[in-house]
Amino acid sequence: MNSFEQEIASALEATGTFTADAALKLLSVPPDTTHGNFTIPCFSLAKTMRKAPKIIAEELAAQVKLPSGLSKVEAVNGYLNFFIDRGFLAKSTLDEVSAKGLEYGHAASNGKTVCIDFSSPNIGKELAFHHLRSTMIGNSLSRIYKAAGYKVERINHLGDWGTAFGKLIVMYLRENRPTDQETLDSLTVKELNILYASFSKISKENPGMEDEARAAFTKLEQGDEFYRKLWLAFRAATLKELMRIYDMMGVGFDHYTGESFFEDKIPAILDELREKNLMIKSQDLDVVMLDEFDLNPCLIRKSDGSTLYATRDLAAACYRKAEYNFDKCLYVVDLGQALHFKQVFHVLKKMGREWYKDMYHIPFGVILQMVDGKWEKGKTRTGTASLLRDVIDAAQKKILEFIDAKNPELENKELIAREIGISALTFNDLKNDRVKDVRFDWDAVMSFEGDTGPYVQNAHVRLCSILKKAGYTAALADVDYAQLTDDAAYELIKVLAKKGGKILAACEQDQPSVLAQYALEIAETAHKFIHEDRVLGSAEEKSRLFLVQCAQVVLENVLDLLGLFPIRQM
RNA sequence: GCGGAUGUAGCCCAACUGGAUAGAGCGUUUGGCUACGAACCAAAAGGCUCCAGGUUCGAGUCCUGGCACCCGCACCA
Repeated sequence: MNSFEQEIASALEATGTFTADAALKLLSVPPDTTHGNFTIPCFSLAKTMRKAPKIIAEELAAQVKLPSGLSKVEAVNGYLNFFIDRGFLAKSTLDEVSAKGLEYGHAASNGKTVCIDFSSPNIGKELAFHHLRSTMIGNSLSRIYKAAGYKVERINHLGDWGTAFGKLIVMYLRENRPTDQETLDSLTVKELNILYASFSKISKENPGMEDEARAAFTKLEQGDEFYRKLWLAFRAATLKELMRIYDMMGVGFDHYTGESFFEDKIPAILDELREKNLMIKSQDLDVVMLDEFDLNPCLIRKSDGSTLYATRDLAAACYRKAEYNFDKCLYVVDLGQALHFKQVFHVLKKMGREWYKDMYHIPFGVILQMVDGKWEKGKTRTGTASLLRDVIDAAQKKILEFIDAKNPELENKELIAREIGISALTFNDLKNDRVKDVRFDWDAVMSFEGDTGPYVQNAHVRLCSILKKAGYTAALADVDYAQLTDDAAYELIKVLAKKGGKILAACEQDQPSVLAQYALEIAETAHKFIHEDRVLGSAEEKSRLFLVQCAQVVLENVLDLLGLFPIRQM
């Protein structure tokens, strides 16, 4: 598609009206197919040329020499519209899809590295539904960046360090639980989550417990062996369940470097801050002032000397730069933490790390839950958040009912039901602008009709089904492109041709929703094509079958980039 | 109070980054399976794009000021 734009631009340059660059800047895609494939609005030229836009467009239409592959140019109400020749588009697109396969539309390696920090849940708590957002947005972004030519480091910055562990330790000991290794090995996250919740509850009436927890964490941080044994057990128990769910969702990481990993890398950061006179005492704790950026101070150390969130993020950022030499470092974390990241990035700036400008917070809206008639941010602590595994189980169960009603003979139906369910939840999270808040409501989440994951997967399944039924593979040489110029085929081909541009746009904007909306476009045009153009047994069978093959490959890869399961049967 | 995000059809959202008649889905009404998968396709109804100004050939999109809702703001992460 890019080359069409280039060619139109140079053809326009040849008319002497403007430069190719200026033409490219004006060139856009009209909203309606009847206005062609590309358009130049001539309104902005009116002033300098001292002519009506309508006349300019008409003169250009008469002067411009049509590049090959374009069938028509026309002037309408001040717009100069270009039409691509349908057969030419079919040939150029399908040739390339068949040559590149699943990687059609991917960019060549750009030699750059991107670190993506995502999911990063807290140890000791069960995954709540809202963790799906960071996990699936990050998972999709890491696939998209790879397709856009980057080397990707997927990092799970586990919340495995901090006062929360002081709380768990205090609560565990308060309940007099056995601390022999065997008991510790058999701990589950569920128990830890309950422990955590009861701490919140009990500490409300016993204010001293918060201090106790802080003291316990300080002791842990200072290397107390018994506390460390407990901490390790809590961590292992959570990680086990975490891995089970990631595995189920098809999500993987290159590094599980949690906060505790940076424990021994913090002193160097503190030394540097002190050396550069950036750290001062304020209200009995160590902070870096950020007045010059209109930001609140960044808290580095508590009054008892133990570290905070920001401290560990500073150490992590420096470690990542040294270890991976990233060109970009992304943090897929909810919008509520925008201030925190601004603070951390600006401290890096003050430390003289020029690469602070390569750090990006990729925010997303929070999941709101109805609590006492009001929408609020759900909290694992107070138990108002729904658990991820409960939501997945419910989705799987509901999909299984669909399958039992429509295709009861399906093999592996439990697994497929789960894959459809997880994909549906994922798609629901990815299809809209990241930054919008999501109001969690069981009926909405469990609705699988219309613009949903199952709709997109169903399109893929139908394409696969035709391929299977055909029993052979159509060859490029058998295709008569003139047989693919009817509206349904043309619209589908036009959509397939957009893949590369969509991947780049999704990458530039850090927006998986660009690809999710694109997946809907593919599914819609594919459903329509299948519906209107009979493939098997038709006079155009081989040409149409080839188009089905191409559409299937494109859709499969787009599903994969979104982190959805590209299932072949449902 | 200060800062950030959002506001588009009854509901949930798009709108290719300033372009042509603002588009889908859900819900409502209606038509289409002896059919390559109907988890589909097609049609109808539904709009002062929160309000008030401004910028220009042109604004849902940019600027200013309000309003509503959500989220942050010193020892949680």
